[in-house]
Amino acid sequence: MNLKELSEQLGLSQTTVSRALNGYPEVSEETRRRVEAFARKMNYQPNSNARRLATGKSYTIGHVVPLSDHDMINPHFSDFIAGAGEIYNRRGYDMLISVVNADTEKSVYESLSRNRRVDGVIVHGPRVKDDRLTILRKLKLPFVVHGRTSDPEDSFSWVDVNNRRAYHKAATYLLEAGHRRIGLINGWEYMTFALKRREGLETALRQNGIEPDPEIMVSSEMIEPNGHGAMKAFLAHRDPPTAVLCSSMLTAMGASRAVHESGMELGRDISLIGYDDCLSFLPAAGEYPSMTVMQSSIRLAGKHCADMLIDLIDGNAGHRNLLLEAEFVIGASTGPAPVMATT
Amino acid sequence: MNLKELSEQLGLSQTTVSRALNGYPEVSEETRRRVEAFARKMNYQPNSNARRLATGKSYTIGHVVPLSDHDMINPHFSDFIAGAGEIYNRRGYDMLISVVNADTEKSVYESLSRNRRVDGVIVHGPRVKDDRLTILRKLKLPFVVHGRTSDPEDSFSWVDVNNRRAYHKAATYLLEAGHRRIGLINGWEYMTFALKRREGLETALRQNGIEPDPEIMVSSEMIEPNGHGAMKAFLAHRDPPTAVLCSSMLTAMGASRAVHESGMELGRDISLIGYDDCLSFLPAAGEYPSMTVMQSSIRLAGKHCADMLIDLIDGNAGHRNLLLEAEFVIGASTGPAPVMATT
DNA sequence: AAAGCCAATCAAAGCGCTTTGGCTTCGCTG
DNA sequence: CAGCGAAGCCAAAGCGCTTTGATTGGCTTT
Repeated sequence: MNLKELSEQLGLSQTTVSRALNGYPEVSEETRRRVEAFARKMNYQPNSNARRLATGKSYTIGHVVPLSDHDMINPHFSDFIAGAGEIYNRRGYDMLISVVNADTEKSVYESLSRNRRVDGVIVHGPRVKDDRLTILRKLKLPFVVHGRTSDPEDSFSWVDVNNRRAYHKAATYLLEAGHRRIGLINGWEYMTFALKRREGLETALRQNGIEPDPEIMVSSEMIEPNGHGAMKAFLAHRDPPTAVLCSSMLTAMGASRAVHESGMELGRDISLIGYDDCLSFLPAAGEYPSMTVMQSSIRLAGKHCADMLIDLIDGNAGHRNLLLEAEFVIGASTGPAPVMATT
Repeated sequence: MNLKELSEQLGLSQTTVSRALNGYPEVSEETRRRVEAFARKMNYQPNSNARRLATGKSYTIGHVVPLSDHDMINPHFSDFIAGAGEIYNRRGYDMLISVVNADTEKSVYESLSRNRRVDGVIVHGPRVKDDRLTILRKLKLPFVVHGRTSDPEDSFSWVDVNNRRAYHKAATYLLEAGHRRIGLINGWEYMTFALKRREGLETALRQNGIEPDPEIMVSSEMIEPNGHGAMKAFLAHRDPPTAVLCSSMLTAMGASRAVHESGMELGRDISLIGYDDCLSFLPAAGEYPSMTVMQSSIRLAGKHCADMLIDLIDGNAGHRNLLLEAEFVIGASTGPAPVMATT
C-alpha cells in the first residue's frame, strides 16, 4: 500500500493525503481525520527511502565505532546505545552503526555525510585533541560529543560528567579521612575524561599540600586484569598508597582482588573507590560487597546525547552543553587511613 | 556531485555511467576505466537513498534489541555487533539497530519490512519457542538466528555453538576426575542455549548413572552477583557439589568469589568451569587466575551470522547452518574430586 | 455586485538513482 | 552485398514520496 493507492481509494490527491498525515495546517480537520483513520486501517506506512530521497533528511543518527581486528570494544558502548536507542525510537529516528577500521574513521564521516545517510552523529570517546570535530564542522554535520575535547566548551554540543569534580570530591573525602598517599588506576589519559580525573585528584592533593606521585598513578585500558596488576604493583611499592581511586568498576574489581590476595581487607587496611557507570551487567551497588563509588549512568548519558542531537538537527536549539554530576556513594571499601608506625 | 553532473562532465549518459560503476557488462572496458577514474577523482558517491528507492534494496541489516526501561542490555551484544559490523562494513552493508520495548518487538519487524528499511535481520537470543520466526517467515524477510529454536533445524538459517556437546564434554571431564555431584549455574532456560547446556550436563550425568539434582542447578540472569549467590547457596547445601559448571565468565567470577570467601580454593576444594565468550573486556585466559573454560568467540559468531545473512539476501545460498564447537581449555580451577570421608 | 481573500484541494515537478527498451555501429556470415 | 547479431551507448520511465505553484469555490469586503 503506497501513497498513490491510498489517495485514490480516498478520492483525494497525494498532496492532500501527504499533508494530512504529516500534520500540515492546510487540510481540513475532517479530511485529516478521515485520512488518518483510513491510513491506520490500511496499515499504511510511507516508504522511508522515498521520503528520505524527497526530503533529503535521513531520520538516522550515526555512531561510528572505530575498531581494529583485535581491538577491544568498549564495554560501555552497549549501555550507551541502549539509552540513545530508546530516545531515537521514541522520536522516530533510526540508529546506524558503522564499525570501521580506526584508520578509515574520518573518511567514513565524509561518506555518511555526502550520502546523506545520517542527519547527525554522536562522537564517542573524545580525545583531548580530537580532529574528528574539525572534520564534522567542515562537513556541517550536526554532532554531539559524549565527553569533551580541548576545544572551547561552548563551541560544540556535548554531554559530559564532571569528572574533575568527582575525583576532586572523592580525593578530598579520603584526605579528610587522613589518607596522604592516594593512588590512581586510570583509563588512557589521551582520553579527556581520564585526564580530567587525574587533574581532579591532583588538585585535591595539592590543596592539601601533597605533591602527586606519578609512581602510584597508572593509565591503561580499564579492564579487570589491569586493575589487578596495577594494585599489585602499588602494594609492592616501597611506600604504598593507603587509598586508591579507580576509573571503572572493572579495574576496581581487579584491584579488589589484588588486595584480597595480599591478605588485606578493603576499608580497613586500604581504601578503594571505584567508578560505577551503572553498566547493566556489572554488580549493582549493594550486591557486590558494597564499594564506595562515584556513580553516573552511562545509559542516561546516552539518552541525553540523543535528545540533544535531535534537537540540534531539528533546529530547535544551538549548541548545548550538559554537565552531569557524579554521585558519591559511600560503601564499605573506604575507611580512615590506617595508623602507621611512621609519621 | 551527483550522477547527472558526473555523466555530463564525462560526456556520457547516466545509464552508461551507472552501469560502468556498478560493474555491468554492457560497457566497454575503456569507458569503464575512464568513468571509474573520474568518479574517484570527483569523489563521487551515489546517493544511497536514491539508490535504495530505485532498487528497492536497502543494503541494511537490522538488529532488533528488545529492551524495557530498566532491563539489562546483554553484555554479549557489543561484541557480537563488533564482529557483524566488520563484515557489513566490508561487504557494503549498513547496520541498523532498533532498540524497542519488548512488547512492540514484533510490530517493529513488520514496520522494518514494509518500509523496506532493511534487507534482512539477525535474530538475537532465540527462545525455545520463538514466534519471531513465524513473523519473519510471513514477512518473507531474510533472517539468520544467532542460536536455535525448537523449529526444525533445516527450516531456517542459524549460527550456533554446540552447547550440548560443550557441556557434555566438560561434565564428562569432571566425571572422569571423580566428581559425582556437579552443579550448574545457568542462564535463563527459556533461552535455547541455556536449555541445551543443561541437557548436555544431564546426559553426561545419566551416562554415568547419576540422576541430576535440580537443587544444585539454577537458572537466572548471567551476572556476577547471581554467580556469587548461587555458589554461596550451593556451598550451604547439605550435600554440596564438588564441581560447578557456569554459563558465563561473569557468573563464574561471582562463583569464584564465593568460593574464596568460604576459605576454599578453586581446583583443590572445588572445581569450577566457566564459559568464555571471549568478550573483549573480560579477563583473557591467562590473565585472570587461569580458569578452566569452554570457549567460543561471540565476535566470530557475529561475523558468521553477518556473512550468512548477506549470502542469503544476495540469493547466493539457501538456508545454511553453522554449528561451532566450543573449545575446552583446561586451567587451574579444576582438579580431581576431593576425597571425602564418605563413600 | 465586483473585487478580493482565504481555505481546501490538486497537478505536476522534482529528489538521484536504476533499468527497460531502443538505437547505432561494426564486423561477420552466407 | 544484404542481413544479422553483438557491442556499446542512450533516452526516458519509473521508484514513492514531498513540495511548489496553481486552481477552485465560498465568503467577506467596499
